[in-house]
Amino acid sequence: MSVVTRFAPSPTGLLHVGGVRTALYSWLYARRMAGKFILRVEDTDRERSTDEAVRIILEGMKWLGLDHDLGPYYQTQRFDRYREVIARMLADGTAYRCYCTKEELDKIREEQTARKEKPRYPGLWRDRTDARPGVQPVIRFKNPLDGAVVVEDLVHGSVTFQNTELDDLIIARSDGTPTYNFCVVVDDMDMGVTHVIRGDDHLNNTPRQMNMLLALGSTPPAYAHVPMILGPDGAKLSKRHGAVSVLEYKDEGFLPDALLNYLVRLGWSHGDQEVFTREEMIAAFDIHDVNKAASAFNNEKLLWLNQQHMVRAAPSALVPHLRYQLDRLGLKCDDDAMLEGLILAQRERAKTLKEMALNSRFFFTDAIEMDPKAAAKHLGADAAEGLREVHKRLSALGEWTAPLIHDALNGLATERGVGLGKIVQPVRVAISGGTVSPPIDATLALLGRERTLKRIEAAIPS
RNA sequence: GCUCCCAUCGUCUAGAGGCCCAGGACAUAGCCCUCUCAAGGCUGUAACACCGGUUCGAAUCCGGUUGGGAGCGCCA
Repeated sequence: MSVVTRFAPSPTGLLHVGGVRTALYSWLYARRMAGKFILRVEDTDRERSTDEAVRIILEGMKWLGLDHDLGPYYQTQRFDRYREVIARMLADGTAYRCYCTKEELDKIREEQTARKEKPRYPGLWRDRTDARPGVQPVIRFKNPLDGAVVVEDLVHGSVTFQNTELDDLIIARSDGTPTYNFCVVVDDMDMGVTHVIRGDDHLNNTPRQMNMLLALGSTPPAYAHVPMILGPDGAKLSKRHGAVSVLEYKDEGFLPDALLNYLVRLGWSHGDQEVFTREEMIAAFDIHDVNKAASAFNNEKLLWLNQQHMVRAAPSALVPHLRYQLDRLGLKCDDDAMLEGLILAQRERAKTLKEMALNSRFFFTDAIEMDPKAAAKHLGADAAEGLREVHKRLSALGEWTAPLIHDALNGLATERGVGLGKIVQPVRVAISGGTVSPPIDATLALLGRERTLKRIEAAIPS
């Protein structure tokens, strides 16, 4: 049987890294097994679901390149089907109407809590067939009263739940709308999902869902409950940990492949390999190898991986990403070859494309910001003569290439018996405004003859 | 409170009874390289939560303790 997995987010908030990782695992497993990957939006809670959240999910998945084969499906568009299944369950006695009011249920819960019991619905209407005028009933699933459910979880192993611990959950609200646990069951059944890969906060829901599947005459899928991702401090991931939405990673200058690589290694490993291309991930991934323990998100390692991916990628592949960051800084560059050269020169000294763009501003604007400290140190009166000589020699260059520039500067340093730094630092400050840049020959070659000479001239102290 | 889950360096992990006085990676410290900053190379610091048991032998198996987490909604 061919594998079918799904990612089923609810559009009530942002697409955060925890969600992305379960999506990634589902996607990888489907790709690895040459199966299908479904995207399904669980929007039955109309109060909290928003179109904006749906948009963010779709855009995030697209940016990450986690493409789906089927969907996106929307649960709100399947209400007829849910109603049909509920009618069937009512007819065959696997579900029943419960006329308890919210107030009554609250009271029961309160009493149970006071008695230090687990709050559970006691099955008051389970065997009744009468109605209660003036109360719109909810529909509850008739959970088995005894026996046990064993979840054969792909990451946790077998987990046993006693049916006595489970109560009759609501599958349709009094307004007739179906609830989450029920919709999931119907959808996974209808869509032929073979492997449910989701956060382990759902492990406790699984026995109920299996019972419903069984009651519907279906065979439960395989389950894999993957651990949560915690914030860097080990606490539950939240807004105060910084970037929570995947699209923020885009804006911060991360490569989608780097984020995915980081996330896949959180809870899974393949020997000592740290850096994976998308293809390598697909080839090596197996849901059975996923760890059981939660893991903390570590931004430093993500940064390191991002740089690894920048260094390993073809420069041309990074051009659109760099251009996106330059755009955000209001800088324009149509010259792809120039950008590729810049990427080659800068990729070892930036962890993100945003940082690369920031470090490269002086290539795109003549309004460079002069760092006063750098100027004071390297552009003092005693630098004038050296800069004039550099200007003269560079002007004389027949061709404007990095090797020739290097030879010219190196020759000058040798003649004068000084270190190359002595010659280079004033030039660096003159053309960039600061003391940090890629090697001076590459920098000047990229900057161009005209701009270089103009900036040196402008920087010569009088 | 009840049920379920989890537990190796600061962090991510390797480890499926002897190969482990515990390996790799990030971070961190030092050195090397060097026109700046990086990148890179080398070296170092650093962990099996605790207590019992099984065994000739346990990070690995079992039990308990402690600590963390999840669920217990007419939320998903």
